[in-house]
Amino acid sequence: MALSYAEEREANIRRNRQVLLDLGVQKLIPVNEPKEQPRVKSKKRAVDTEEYDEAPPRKTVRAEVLPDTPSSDGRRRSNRISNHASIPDLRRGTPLPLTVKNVVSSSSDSPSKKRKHDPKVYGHIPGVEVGSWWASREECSNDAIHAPWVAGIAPGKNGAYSIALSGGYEDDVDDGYAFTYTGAGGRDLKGTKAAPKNLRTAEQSYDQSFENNNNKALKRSVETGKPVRVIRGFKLQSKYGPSEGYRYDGLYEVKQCWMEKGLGGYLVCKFAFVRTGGQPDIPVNSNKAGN
DNA sequence: GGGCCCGCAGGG
DNA sequence: CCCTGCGGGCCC
Repeated sequence: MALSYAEEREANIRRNRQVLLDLGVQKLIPVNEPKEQPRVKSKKRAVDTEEYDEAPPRKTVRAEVLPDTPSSDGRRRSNRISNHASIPDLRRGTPLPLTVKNVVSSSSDSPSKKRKHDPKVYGHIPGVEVGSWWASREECSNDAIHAPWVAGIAPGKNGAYSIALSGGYEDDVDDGYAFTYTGAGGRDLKGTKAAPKNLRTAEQSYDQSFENNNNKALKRSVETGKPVRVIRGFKLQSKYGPSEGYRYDGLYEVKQCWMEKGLGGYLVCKFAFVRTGGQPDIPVNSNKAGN
């Protein structure tokens, strides 16, 4: 007899969680997980500032005022240090000013060079702290954390530079310090001949493969051990998913890759990520739950 | 809510 | 050029 979608999903989740357990990372569960700073979701009533608990609204938490030059003593000034009184805990992200679009466009009007940093590097981006938060993928791309506006994987020759967790696959599991991730491809973005479309995402309609450049890059990450920047998005159904926007959760390593039958019945490429040590704990969103 | 464009970054 | 891709917004 055929399994229902829910049964199939539960089975996949169990299988994916077992992969994480087999990696032996369950011992790394953080003891004290900070709670996500509540961010009020009223976009219509943008009038008052009273919606913010204590901190003044800020855009992203990057050190955008910093020139690229390190200070003479070789250390980089962080805006946490330089602005200690007015900046909230950087690991928790900050509220979004509702005029954020305007802020962005007005802040850097040198169209020639949108980015201060190259996204095609492995590891952290200078000036971007773990826990930094953006309202959109576009802003995230501008800060070189994750370059693609849509794609979940930013591929490189020696592994992926970054990925986005946005809950695109309902059988992935997220334990914060470790998660499973589904590869790219297997989606028909052009529609049918009778009903042609021009989509950016779609349902699975054929098997994924490691021949796909994105999946190939993540497989390469397993081999090279290069760190991968990870952002979690608001669509992610996990207690580690932010309520809004996209949050930089730091560096992970891809420990394993394999193929399995995904929820649509098609083969998908899967990857097991484990967070590297010495990073701030990931905030927990008490309003969310998930796998 | 769903449907359907559409811009964009990046790879071939 | 072409194509892909866990966005975003608009319209209904």
